[in-house]
Amino acid sequence: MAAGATDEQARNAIVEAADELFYTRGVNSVGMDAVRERAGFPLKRIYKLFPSKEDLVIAVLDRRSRLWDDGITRAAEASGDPVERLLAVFDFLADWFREDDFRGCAFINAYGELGSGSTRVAMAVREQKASFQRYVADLVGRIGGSPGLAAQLVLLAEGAQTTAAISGSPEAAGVARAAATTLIEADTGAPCVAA
Amino acid sequence: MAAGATDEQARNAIVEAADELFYTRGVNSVGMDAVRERAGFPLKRIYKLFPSKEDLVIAVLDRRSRLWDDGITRAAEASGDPVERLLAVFDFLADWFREDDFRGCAFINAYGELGSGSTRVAMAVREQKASFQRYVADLVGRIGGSPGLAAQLVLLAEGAQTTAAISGSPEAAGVARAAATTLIEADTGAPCVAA
DNA sequence: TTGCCATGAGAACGTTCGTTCTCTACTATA
DNA sequence: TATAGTAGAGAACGAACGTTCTCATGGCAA
Repeated sequence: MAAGATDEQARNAIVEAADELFYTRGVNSVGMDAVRERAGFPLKRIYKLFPSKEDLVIAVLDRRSRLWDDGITRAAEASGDPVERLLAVFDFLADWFREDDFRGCAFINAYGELGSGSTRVAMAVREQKASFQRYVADLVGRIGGSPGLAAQLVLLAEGAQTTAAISGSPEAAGVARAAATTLIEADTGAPCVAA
Repeated sequence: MAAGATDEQARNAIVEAADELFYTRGVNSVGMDAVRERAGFPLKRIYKLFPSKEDLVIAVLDRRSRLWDDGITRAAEASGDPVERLLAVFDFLADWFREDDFRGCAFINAYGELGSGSTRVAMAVREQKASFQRYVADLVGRIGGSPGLAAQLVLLAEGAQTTAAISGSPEAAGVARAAATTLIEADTGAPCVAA
């Protein structure tokens, strides 16, 4: 993998390796040497592509952002019904929570660990959360819901992530989905499709 | 403060100093020397009372747990109406979010940063969250709500904490309270008292 | 007073970290 | 073939960490 790899290949491999390590053990607990070992590229190459550890963290968060957007978009596209598309967010969470290495929202974790010391990390996390809020607000708008409903659904999704992480159980996704159904019905006045 | 203080006084001062530092900058970013400087006790004294940094972190979390329980109980006692007592959780959050140094839930932050490397920290965080769930479930039981409602309200509270921390705005508390009102009405069938 | 244990202030230890440097090997152009 | 530039492997650096040790000071029992 290491020898003869293009810069783009090396970039991807390094970011993916760092992501796995950072997400599993926390950023501060992972040395650059561990990243080097897992990625299979020498430190020199890593530092040429990412001048500092902070740059690598930002790249990891950017990758997570894209994966999140892709995953949630794909889950939404599975259904044609607008309300189901909105609720698909919680089905996506349910699948995620069941993964063996699920350890909560990487952005929330990064913010708690590094947000106070790194403006760039704080901004990246804020932007990801704002992007998710815009996504939900858009879906809510399509079903004629109020802006307040979108904010409420976002809280449920965020709470489900931390609760699932700490409790170690995926059931928070179902709880959030049920609450979302109630809130949507109350806001739009129309009963949701029977599951 | 340092000279001639009893062990209990020293304990409290050290835990309080560590709490402020850990909460503001993250645990790993704060050296024991910073705790010593802020608390005003020599390292020797600190290490006699807390044999390791992990012990100090646990003590900080225990203190936070007590403060949380006290604060939320006091907020609930301000009203006699059972539903208002339940909603008081979100008023308590609103006050907290408006504090200058609010930086999210210390337990969630600690779990993200240390949970994977310290079983004791992970257990302390889990216990605090379980305790909060029992508290909410108890209040929900008093108004004749279903157990599922309690779980839903907890998600709102958790989501509000992370959202308020990351967005830097306290408005998540109001959003969560509004959602909670809707969920309570839907679950119990009785309209909440007009605010 | 004399000896003794606890205390305070801070130096010191060993480790780990992020980052840089050294040295060898190779590839590619003339 | 000769040579310049780059890549790889890993040592090395300075700083910071958690933790322990040194040593001077001071109260207290005999």
